[in-house]
Amino acid sequence: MGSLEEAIKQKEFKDPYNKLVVNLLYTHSYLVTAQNNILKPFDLSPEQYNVLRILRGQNGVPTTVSSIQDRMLNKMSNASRLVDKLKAKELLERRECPSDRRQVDILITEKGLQILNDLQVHMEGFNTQVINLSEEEVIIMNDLLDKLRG
Amino acid sequence: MGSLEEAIKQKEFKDPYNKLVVNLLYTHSYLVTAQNNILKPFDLSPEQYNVLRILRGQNGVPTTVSSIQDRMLNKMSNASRLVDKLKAKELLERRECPSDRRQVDILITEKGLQILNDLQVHMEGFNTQVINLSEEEVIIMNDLLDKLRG
DNA sequence: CCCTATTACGTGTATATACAATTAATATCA
DNA sequence: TGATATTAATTGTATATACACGTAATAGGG
Repeated sequence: MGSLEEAIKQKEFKDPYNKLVVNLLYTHSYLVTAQNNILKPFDLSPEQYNVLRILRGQNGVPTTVSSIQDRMLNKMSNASRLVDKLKAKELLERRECPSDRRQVDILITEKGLQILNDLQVHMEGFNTQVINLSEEEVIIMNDLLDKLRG
Repeated sequence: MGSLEEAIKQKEFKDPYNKLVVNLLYTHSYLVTAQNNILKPFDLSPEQYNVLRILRGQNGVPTTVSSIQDRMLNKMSNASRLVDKLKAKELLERRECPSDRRQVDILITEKGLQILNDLQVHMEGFNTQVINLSEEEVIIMNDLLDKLRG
């Protein structure tokens, strides 16, 4: 499972750039699959988990749907529908914003904070387990990824 | 748009490992969005494009649905339904396999090869444009990604 | 040869992505 | 002020992911 070539049964790539695109797509799938395995018992998708963490980061200050959208990892996602799902599970509250009735104030509930808390034990070692790199290598990779996107 | 922190409005991360997970998820979204912009005029999704390239790599030798599945970047994808979509567009053919009637032989059509050929001009510069790194950095990153997955 | 296990493929359902369109509220400015 | 533009959020539709299940064909062992 180590090399990319083996994992997707491809003998060689046109050039290193081509391999890197494929490598990033494949590694993403590897990561999300691992994340899913942890989140599944909690009945959360990775994106729902992401939204909950954004809300927790507000420390009690309400935020809007569009603000959540801006902070999401996938800008093409749909915060409105994700908020709906999380509200159905009572992990967040929606309140009409008094100063601008187009907006909706979103707040994480106690139940939402609790589920994040329960997850923390499982997430604690996740990052270092799923990423088989030294801290130095991780820092190099972060810098390269930031540069990659220009 | 450079730094991850700015892109997702997050001040800091718990540790470099945590940042790397988020960085990979965010960079994936950046890549796929760029890929989509090229593929959209050709009415192909990134996964459909991936399946077509796998078929072209066969050089005329038929392959099966499960073999396509094995080579896909996302192992949890559904090759059966993707093959259906591509057949509807007449970009591939399905033939009952004579030696094993459970299997289906899949072959890319002339039309499928033509669409890949038309795409090549647009994909030519894509990799180097979307990846703002030197070739040395790209090679380092490929090695780190291969190591990351263990 | 038959029974059982396995394999290949397809289907069903829930969730999410991608993108266009709609609606309601607010902002802008002649 | 009143017409127009902009913004916030929702909705609709097509595609894809994640995973369970179903069916038909083949393999393998008694």
